[in-house]
Amino acid sequence: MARRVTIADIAAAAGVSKGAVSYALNGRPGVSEATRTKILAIAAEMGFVPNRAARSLSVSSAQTVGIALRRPARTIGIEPYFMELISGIEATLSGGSFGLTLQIVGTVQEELEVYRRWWAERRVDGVFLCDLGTSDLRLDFVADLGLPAVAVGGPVEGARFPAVWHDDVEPSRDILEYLYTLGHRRVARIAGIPGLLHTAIRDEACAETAAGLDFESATMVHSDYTGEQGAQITRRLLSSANRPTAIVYDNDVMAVAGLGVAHELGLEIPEQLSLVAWDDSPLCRLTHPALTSLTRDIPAYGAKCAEVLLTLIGAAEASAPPGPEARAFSVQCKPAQLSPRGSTGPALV
Amino acid sequence: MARRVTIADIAAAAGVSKGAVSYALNGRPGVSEATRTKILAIAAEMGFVPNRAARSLSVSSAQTVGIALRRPARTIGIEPYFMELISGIEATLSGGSFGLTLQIVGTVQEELEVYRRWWAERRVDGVFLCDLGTSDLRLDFVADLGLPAVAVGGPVEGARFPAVWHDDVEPSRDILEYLYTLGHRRVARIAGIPGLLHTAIRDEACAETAAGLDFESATMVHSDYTGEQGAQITRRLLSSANRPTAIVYDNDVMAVAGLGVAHELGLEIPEQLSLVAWDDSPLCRLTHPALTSLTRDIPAYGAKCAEVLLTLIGAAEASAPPGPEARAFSVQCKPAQLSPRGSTGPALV
DNA sequence: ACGAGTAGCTTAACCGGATAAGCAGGCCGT
DNA sequence: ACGGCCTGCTTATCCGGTTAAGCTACTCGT
Repeated sequence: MARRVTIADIAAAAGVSKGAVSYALNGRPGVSEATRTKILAIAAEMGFVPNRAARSLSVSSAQTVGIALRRPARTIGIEPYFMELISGIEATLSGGSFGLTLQIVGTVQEELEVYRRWWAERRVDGVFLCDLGTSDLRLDFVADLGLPAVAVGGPVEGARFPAVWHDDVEPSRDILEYLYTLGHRRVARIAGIPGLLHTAIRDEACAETAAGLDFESATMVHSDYTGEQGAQITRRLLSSANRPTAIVYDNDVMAVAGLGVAHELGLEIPEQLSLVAWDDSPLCRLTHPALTSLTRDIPAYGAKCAEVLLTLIGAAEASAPPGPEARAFSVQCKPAQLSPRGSTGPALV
Repeated sequence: MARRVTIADIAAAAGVSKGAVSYALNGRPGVSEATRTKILAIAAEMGFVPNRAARSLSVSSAQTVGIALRRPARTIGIEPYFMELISGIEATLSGGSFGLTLQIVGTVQEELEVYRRWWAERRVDGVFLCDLGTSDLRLDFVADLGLPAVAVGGPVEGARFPAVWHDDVEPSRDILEYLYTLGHRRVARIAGIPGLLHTAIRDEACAETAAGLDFESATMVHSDYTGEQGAQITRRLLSSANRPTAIVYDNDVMAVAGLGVAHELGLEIPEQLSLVAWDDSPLCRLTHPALTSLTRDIPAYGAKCAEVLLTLIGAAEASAPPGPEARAFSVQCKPAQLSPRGSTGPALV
């Protein structure tokens, strides 16, 4: 079993004091170039890696960011979204030697508890807030703690920290106009969880766009994002008297489930029914026909979120409180692009 | 912005020394019941949460475990497996106030580097080793460091730490016998990555079983687990002269892709082709027909892994090195159960 | 009544870094 | 030649916990 090297070991080997070693390793003035070089060489040779706890204790920073995911254990795996987001976050963090701490929680209360604990323990320097709600307890809670945070989604009105978000209004229009152009007059959308911010934004944008086009019917049904509900609602919609000729799903999982139901009912896709998935993922290309999707680059999105959080943490360390300039950090990403694939086609009236 | 409470604050409020507070909070002897109660009350009232770095520094334990995932950023999301595993791990950890640190790496070398860094930094008390290979560098590496670890998979010969694993031999037999009984005589298996331990185990078990039944042909093709390859290989298999009447996929993602290809080729499922997915996930129930799968409870599996790792860490703290008794910790979980669904049926020769 | 033992606390050292303050010695100007 | 001022290093303190060792006052046995 290998032994851990401390700066005291290096100091002894180099014949200098601990302080000198610290100055040398951190690139601070206080040691000559000759000594610095020697110390760095010895440190490298001995394979020195600083003890996190010791450094954290000194500098009051954990070099870690946290993410709490609030989804039931059994369903969290199915949505590729989070893993892609996390892998994007990781890509940025690794560069900056930051670590990522993950926690899965069941309720908002639990989530708030986690943030309080992380903050009190100084376990993380900042957090990502996912699944923003239309009125989200967490925003003020985290801001009151003084815990740097980035809202993964938005826009967030008067937030006390930055948001990284996509415009969902334009894609909402795009998709409905696309379907209208294809001749669809009866459309339905199986929306996400009602309390979520982006669901609300899409709801409104879709309603508005639909009002501007003369659809015969433009239904909207809320769901919980699971495949089961996606399938169930699809089945109901397709059994109704004037069934829609096109269905838009708020995530890829429900769209895949919807496609399954269409197959089950013997419907030809896209001849008898067009399907669109919000949130493209490799999943959408596995099916036949492949699903027309609204494509976003989730890993890139995660990377951007991490970048903003790191900047914010850097700022928080430098100056005092994250002032109102934090909002200036907010980043609006490229809206989702429509990727037409085999699941959409002209409406055959 | 709230202020963080330290034991010094509590000591001042209670009119005792830091030491007394520490004894009281940790349930150690050295303070009277009256004082202890008083200190606990004050700590609770002030909302005391110990600083992680300080505690870690003192007790040389991070109260954190780590998991490094080695998959390309873009494809990691698609497999529900990891998220389910993680959520299971979390379920156990939260109970023990342990944290989980996640890192996504690209290569084995990077992964080893991560373990070395985690160990040197004392960032984690133990790690989970996923995706075991047939001859895995990481086993000795991590054991040499003296970093407690649990092999997520197995069995592992002469490993210096426990493994949590499922038998894959029995399910291999189950599935081939099931297909044989259904009348299938030409079967194919799209296996996982060749270097992986469980791929090798399944390969051998399937070959052996197939040899015992008089299949006309029992093909095996290795893949990289992605939907693309699953689709591509399926397409090739189905275009061959004597195409198989049943295909077994080593994961759910490829099975879904395979189903897509079958639809694309206009094959009736299960009349003209039976499909089986290894590793059940909600994904398998989204399609039509639903995929016959080999079901394992992945969250429970993750929970078990975490439990074993925590035990191991506890043991490591108590005594010196994790001796040979570590192997006794190894846990064999219930083998995957065949869940017949719509994607398999009698072979119509 | 007196020493031993113990309960109950305080003090101080320690974990491994960062960093302010202190202190030699060399170089400078005048 | 001497005070002032860097340069380059050491010493000491701190971060916030844990914990061994020390001290005090009280109980108890003989």
